[in-house]
Amino acid sequence: MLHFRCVINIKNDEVIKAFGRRLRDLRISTGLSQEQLANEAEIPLSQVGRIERGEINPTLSSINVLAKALKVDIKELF
Amino acid sequence: MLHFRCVINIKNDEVIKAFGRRLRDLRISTGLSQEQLANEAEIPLSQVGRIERGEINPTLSSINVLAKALKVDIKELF
DNA sequence: AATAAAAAACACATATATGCTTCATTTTCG
DNA sequence: CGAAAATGAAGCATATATGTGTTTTTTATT
Repeated sequence: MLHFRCVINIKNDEVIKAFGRRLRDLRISTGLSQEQLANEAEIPLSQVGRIERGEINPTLSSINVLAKALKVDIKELF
Repeated sequence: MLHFRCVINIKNDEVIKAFGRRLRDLRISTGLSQEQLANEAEIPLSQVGRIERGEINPTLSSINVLAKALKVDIKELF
């Protein structure tokens, strides 16, 4: 018996993509690498990448720790 | 054999609670019931309640549809 | 008080965000 | 160019947000 596990994760949501772009722009303009941001926010590096690429739909708490790590108000991320 | 499934869901995160309060205030000032807001946002009524009570950590897409339903910019929810 | 409306609480299945790890690819810089 | 750093990508386990109901409690109205 063969088992397949196929996860296709394409977020069509423009809001999610826009958030990722905004996050990346802010991070780069702050001069941080993904790894540094991840450390500041205390979330996995892989998570930062997935969020920036718009692959996942981040939760409010993720958004919050990222804003804090970037030292901006949450509003600035939108 | 007895099986227990115990889910204790207490969100200590002040950001999540603050978001819930803000959402509720905006909804009430708009004169909508939870049910009306849920219909506008096309999400379950139960979800609106859980978010307002700060029981769950909403995703960006949930935040987005709620903002749209309330006809405000996402920033207004923070 | 009685009724209706609204909100809370509960249960449960499913989808998916998160956390962690490893490897591949791209970029940067000597 | 070659090495190092940065980012992308992938796999997997677990926690939890979501979706869909039902039932109970609270609030509002007459």
